[in-house]
Amino acid sequence: MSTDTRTEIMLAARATVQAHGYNALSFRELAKEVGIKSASVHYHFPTKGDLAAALASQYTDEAAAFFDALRESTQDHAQRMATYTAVFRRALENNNRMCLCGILAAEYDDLPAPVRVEVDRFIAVNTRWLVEVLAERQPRLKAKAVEAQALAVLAAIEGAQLIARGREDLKAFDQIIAAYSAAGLFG
Amino acid sequence: MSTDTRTEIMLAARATVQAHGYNALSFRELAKEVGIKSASVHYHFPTKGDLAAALASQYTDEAAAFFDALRESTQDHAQRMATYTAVFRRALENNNRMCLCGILAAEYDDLPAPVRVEVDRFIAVNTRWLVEVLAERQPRLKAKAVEAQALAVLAAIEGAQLIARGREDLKAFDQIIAAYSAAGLFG
DNA sequence: ACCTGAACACCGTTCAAGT
DNA sequence: ACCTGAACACCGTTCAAGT
Repeated sequence: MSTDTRTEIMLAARATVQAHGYNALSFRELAKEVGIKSASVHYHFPTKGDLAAALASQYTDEAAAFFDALRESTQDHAQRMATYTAVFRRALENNNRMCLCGILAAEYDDLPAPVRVEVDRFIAVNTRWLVEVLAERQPRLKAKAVEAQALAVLAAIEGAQLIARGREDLKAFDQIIAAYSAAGLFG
Repeated sequence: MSTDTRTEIMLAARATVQAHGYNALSFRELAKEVGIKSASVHYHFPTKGDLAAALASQYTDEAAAFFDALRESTQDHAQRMATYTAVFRRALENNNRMCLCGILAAEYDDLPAPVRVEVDRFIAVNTRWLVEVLAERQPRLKAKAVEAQALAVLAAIEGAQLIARGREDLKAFDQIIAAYSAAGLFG
């Protein structure tokens, strides 16, 4: 049994946005990939904003589930952080793509409000997870400081992805992450 | 005497790209702002890629000149780094804009080759400056490690800008930069 | 319930034509 | 040297019409 049209649209759209961003997403191109007409895409997602919001929402849900499982699977701090950064590495491995919400953040001013809400939620989900993991490691640190460090870790990883994708190989990403780790940014 | 048309086009285009990115730049909108027709914009810049490449080239030249002057103006490492990060803060202060090459990096896969070249050059100019400044502070560090740290600093700052622009105030940027500094990322 | 063709106002780009 | 109108193939969106 083949996946339904709505799912096919979302899969194709997600790949495009992770590679080229929101503005580069075309309903006509998308329709061609899925084998329907662009007007039919609008039946499933009335506007481009609706589609992007659905993508970001799904993406954030998946990330939240994975991160929760990761926290349960091991207590080892270095292992947790290594797996966390590996998630962002995987996007680059997959045809030089970026974190969906990272690339959407770059277009923040162009995004319809519902998409912004989901991008904000992705950041919140990541920050919350990092706060818990970092606080466990550094129990003496003030809540404010942990919060700042968590946001800094996410920002640094997104930045590493941004800079690394313009390069030939994944080594740039690995080197940058190693530099963060060496500096002690990951707690 | 008023600035010439070419300069006016570049000024308007730069503001738009720093706020909305390459894909959101419209020759017709641009023409309206400058008071000419879109076909006339093509007279000055044959393609959108030509315009973006000119913008990025100018931007990188200005950055290179500023950074060179900064290195001459003070030997104090903390002062140098504070002024360096302040440059990226200023973009956010200016109507929530981003570093021109940072936002272009997010659209890297969509960029015409000549634009990519200029984005790469911006990264190279920044990395070179950071390598010199960081090496002066940490003379015992291996060249490879300094190179990685320099790229990490740039990536981290670009990431901070990316994350911070979705928030209400500049405090997020400042907090992230403070967290980098506290971790020792800036040497 | 799902899809379509046709229309609308947009877009970058080209080009012959104007001054 | 600099600008323009008109054309081309694109775009998101809407809507009446089909099954």
